Amino acid sequence: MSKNPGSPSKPLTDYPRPSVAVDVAVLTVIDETVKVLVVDHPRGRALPGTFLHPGERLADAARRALHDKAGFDSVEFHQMAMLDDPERDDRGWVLSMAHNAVVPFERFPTGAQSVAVADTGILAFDHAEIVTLAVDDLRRRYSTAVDPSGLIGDEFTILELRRLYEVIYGRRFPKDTFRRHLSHGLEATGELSREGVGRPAELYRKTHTPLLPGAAPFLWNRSG
Amino acid sequence: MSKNPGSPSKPLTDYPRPSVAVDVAVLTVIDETVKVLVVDHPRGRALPGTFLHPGERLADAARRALHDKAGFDSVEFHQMAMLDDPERDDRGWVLSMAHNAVVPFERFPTGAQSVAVADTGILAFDHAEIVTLAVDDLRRRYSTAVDPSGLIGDEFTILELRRLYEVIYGRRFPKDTFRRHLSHGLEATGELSREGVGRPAELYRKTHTPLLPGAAPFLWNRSG
DNA sequence: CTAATAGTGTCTCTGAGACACTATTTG
DNA sequence: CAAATAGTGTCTCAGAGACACTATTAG
Repeated sequence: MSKNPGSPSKPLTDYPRPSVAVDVAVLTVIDETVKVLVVDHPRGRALPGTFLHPGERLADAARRALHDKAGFDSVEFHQMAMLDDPERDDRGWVLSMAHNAVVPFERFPTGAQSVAVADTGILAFDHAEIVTLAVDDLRRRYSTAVDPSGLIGDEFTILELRRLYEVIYGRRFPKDTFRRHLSHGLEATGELSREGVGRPAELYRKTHTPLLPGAAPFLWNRSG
Repeated sequence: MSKNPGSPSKPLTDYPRPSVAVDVAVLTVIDETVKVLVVDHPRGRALPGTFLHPGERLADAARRALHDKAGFDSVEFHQMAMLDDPERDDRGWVLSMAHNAVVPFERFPTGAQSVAVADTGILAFDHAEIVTLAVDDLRRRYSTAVDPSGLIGDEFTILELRRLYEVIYGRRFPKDTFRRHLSHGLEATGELSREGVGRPAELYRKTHTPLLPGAAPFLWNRSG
């Protein structure tokens, strides 16, 4: 069922077709919490979503939903899963592709609403499930690279990076092991952070060395 | 865009809707090679696929495609990705959900055709891409559990299991390390294999202890 | 006995975790 | 100086890889 390499066009079978929608879980980290963008919806707060327009790609529909419903641009999406329960929408037969995006809070539009991912029970529809998928995806991606979605700024201290990881994984990491492991993907800028009391921390930048898959088993293991 | 919890049904927007299809990469291992089931198609050999019928779930459509085009039942599917290039099918606007299944060769219907995953250049459409996704998924799943898709029989020697992993990952594993690691997920039956020359090998069964994610980093690493 | 394959003992190396130590700042 | 935070030296433990050794069969 597919691509274009010249050959006679046969008509498509004429079954009724589903509506296809996209829903987007936009995650961020703020106030030591992983949060997800929500919008108002007649049935309560919900993830932004929209129907796919003719000829549009799913990622473009996700982009449009975010632009129209939350005033939000320049976001990268990942597909997660197609929600395909025929009864999931009482307006008819609607499939929805669940997408995931991760954006630093500073780029959230002013006035955007968000809820902690621990509190997604309040979301309408099956959107709590989408958020769970998004958080799993976030953790998986952050275990194979240093901050791949750019939640932290260009230059940061290792403490700031560790706090970010602690929020994402919901557990503490030992400072010495964390430093020694993640510094494989970092380079020192030579500058020092001029904040707070105590010895100033060095600032680091991410290098573009991705960690090997499985190279960070300590992110998965027991303690904290 | 979603579920059912009582509230007035509003009409769906009346955009044109895409056709939705499924394509299935059924992988197996035979002759020391990972192969994928293919079917004849007017444009050359292709993965089995079909259009989604009204009210049907995607996994059911995948099951139906496999039944109708390859005489094949009782297969478990995973969603991989939605192929959504509007130009990917010259018959019209067709989205296709790429699915993945893994089945021991003994369960392939007689006469089923398959090609080595290294040779998917010969497949029609964008199906080589789907096979690549399927192989990646296979490897990821086999690194976190012992033969989760049951490619090997109930009882097997560690050599047989190692050969299976060597085919899947396309590299050799050291016999001692392989045994010591994977035996965490195995139990001895007490019986011995009565095949071949040399000391008979013990037979093992899988236990249902899943390995931790990241618990098999050696599957990802360098050597052979 | 030899050939062949199964399985283990053990050494080295690497990385995680723990803990204490040193280093550099502010007040 | 003390307090506070940054960063390191080093020990222990566990697992991977390498290698050689022992174990059990067929002939």
